[in-house]
Amino acid sequence: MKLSTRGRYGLRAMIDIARASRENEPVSIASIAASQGLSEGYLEQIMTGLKKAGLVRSSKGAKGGYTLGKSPGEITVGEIIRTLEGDMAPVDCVSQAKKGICDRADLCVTRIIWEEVRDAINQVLDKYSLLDLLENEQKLLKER
Amino acid sequence: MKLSTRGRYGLRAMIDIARASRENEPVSIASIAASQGLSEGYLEQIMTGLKKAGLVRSSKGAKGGYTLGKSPGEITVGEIIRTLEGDMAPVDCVSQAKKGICDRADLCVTRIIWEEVRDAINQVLDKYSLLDLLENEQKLLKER
DNA sequence: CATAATTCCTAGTATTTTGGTAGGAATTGT
DNA sequence: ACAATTCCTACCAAAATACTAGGAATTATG
Repeated sequence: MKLSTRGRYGLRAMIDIARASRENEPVSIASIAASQGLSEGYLEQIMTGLKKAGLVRSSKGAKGGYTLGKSPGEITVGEIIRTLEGDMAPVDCVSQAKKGICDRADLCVTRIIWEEVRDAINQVLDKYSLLDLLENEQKLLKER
Repeated sequence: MKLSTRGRYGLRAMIDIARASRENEPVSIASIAASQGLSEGYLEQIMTGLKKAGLVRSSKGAKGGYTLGKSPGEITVGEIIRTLEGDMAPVDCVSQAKKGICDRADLCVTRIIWEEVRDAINQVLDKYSLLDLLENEQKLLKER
């Protein structure tokens, strides 16, 4: 039950972009990759996913890069993670994408547990927006 | 963020054993594998894990098999799943087993989220005992 | 006491998922 | 014109997962 690097890297990238969103300048893959120590090619694939979901906008060409698709306060960690990792269903039978797989769902006593787990995870993830994270970061910096 | 088959199969096996625990007769790997449609060899490995954790006891030889290590009411889904899947930390830096990996933990704003996720998952899993599941199963059967 | 049924143990292997590379086309600011 | 960028597709390596094989040790039972 580990998150994959897609989700982790993607979230970090989004935080980078959110941080830069004050100046409203696009952030390039190269700069994110450098600041986070990631491979550019791989990060590119992740950004493609985020773009399709509308969480970022992109501008091509020199001085191009990515900007947030909505304001930092409107983008939750949940949206980011679900975009990159799929809905957080611990088993397929409670995944929106793959339901109807189990033939004995009506007699299954574990199903309800997995639904609860899924919902509990999402509830935590949806509680935090990028803005929350930026504010928290400021706090941490001041406390040092 | 999917559970592996170890956790899923193991939980189902434990339910089988719990169901049989009324008669207090050991349940063989062969019979569990048959009833759940699993491979015997693989299930055996899973049972080894459960045994090491004390969740089941085993008796060798003819008429041997597995029995619960504690009463059904004392064994939670959480214990079973954590035994087979490790602590439910979505990232290594909040895993008891592998902490201290991250060098900038003190500045990390995502860490707190992963801790909350981990705790939320465990809270759900620990809420249910095998006894709860058996009782629920009875209810479902009667309602049909 | 022989035998069949079982757990126990170790090693190997196939399959799937994950994480990453490579290379080039299209676009755009300077 | 050209350098910096996103976009796109295909491929590839490593790791994790799910399973298989085979035999040793133990034990109830006829």
